[in-house]
Amino acid sequence: MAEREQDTGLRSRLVDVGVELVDEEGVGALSLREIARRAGVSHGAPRRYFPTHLSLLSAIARRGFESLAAQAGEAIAAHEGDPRAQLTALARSWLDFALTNRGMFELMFRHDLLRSDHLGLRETSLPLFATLVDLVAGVRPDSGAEPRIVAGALWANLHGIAQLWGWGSLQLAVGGDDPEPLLRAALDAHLGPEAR
Amino acid sequence: MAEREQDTGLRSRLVDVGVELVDEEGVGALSLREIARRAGVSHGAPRRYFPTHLSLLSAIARRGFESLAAQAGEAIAAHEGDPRAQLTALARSWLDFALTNRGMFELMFRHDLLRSDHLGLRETSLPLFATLVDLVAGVRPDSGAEPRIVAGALWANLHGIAQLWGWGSLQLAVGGDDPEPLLRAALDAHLGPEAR
DNA sequence: TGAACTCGTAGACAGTGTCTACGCACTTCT
DNA sequence: AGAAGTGCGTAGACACTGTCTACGAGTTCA
Repeated sequence: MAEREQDTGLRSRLVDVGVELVDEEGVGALSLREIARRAGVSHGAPRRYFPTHLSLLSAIARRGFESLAAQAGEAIAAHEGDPRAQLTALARSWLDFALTNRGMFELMFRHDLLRSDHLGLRETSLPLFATLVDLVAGVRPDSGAEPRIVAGALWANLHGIAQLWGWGSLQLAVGGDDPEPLLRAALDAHLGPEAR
Repeated sequence: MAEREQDTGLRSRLVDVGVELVDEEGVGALSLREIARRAGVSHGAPRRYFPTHLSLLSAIARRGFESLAAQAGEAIAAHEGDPRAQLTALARSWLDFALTNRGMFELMFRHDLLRSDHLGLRETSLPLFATLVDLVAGVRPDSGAEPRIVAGALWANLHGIAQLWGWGSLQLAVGGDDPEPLLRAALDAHLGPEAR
């Protein structure tokens, strides 16, 4: 035994299992006991590392925020020097993440299931918003509107599109099966029509 | 007995209790047994009217959509003839509803807790969106953008602001304790700056 | 009067999160 | 080397959940 690929202890294995499980079976399947079962331990074992169910779920959600931040970071880096393209890429990456990892995305914003004071939750999401503000400020240096406000509204718009589209509410109302037009509409609305 | 103000049967009493409960104690308190307890019946009684927990929650959420639709309807009626003002009033009313009835608003969009085929859920929300599309079309009759797209993006924006603000995520990032600037930013962005 | 039906009761069942007592295996002293 | 301590997982209990079933009191109908 001990021949596992990465036996860095039960703690991270529990989180691994949760990350797998949430996209396979949805948030509802993330019971403490099911996670323990899949990790091959008894239902009391997780308690050694996570005092409560919420803290385990928070650790799982943290992985999601890390993935999202990484993915968004790549998207931004790929368009260095062009804030508008960076914002577009960031937005697309966000929406893509939400639609690809549905279970995880739902968990990440089910704040009744998360401990907001959990290490890394705010730490991972706040920098993301900070870069959003910077990018917005870079795109509209002249406009009188406060970048924080514009960025906040844009963020909310992205989040809303991701959420509503994920539920199927928007495609029923808007028609079609591609959220891209919505995305472009949101970007154009908040940042002004695409230059050129 | 039978001297209640409106003893229209257990069915509606259960929904009444749920409506009270969800804003008092939150979505998490809406257990079947707790609702039955507060209604003064045994835990098996609701089953006579609601075959499953989800169907009871859906009936409760339906009340929320009805309230929201009514509230939005009043807001629109108050500005007859001025689509831009109507849209502003509709948006404000939506956000106001979300922040005043937090528990209910959360329930209404916790689609994992609702049966989307439940009578009245789509029936109550789709017309709301239809009026939104009409109003948007009225405000931007010239623009090349499809009203449905603009309306969808605006809807998502409203929803995102309501949700994120309700969690406290946005005020931390944007600063201040008034969501009004965000609302105005969203409206101006999607509908163009206020006329005049 | 008697049968049928409506509608709520009460118990069982499997599942959940949390808490506690226990024990195995390993380290770490002396 | 032997003993004490400790890290870590097991296992059972508890109260709670949603669902299912059998039952019965009260009313209505024939």
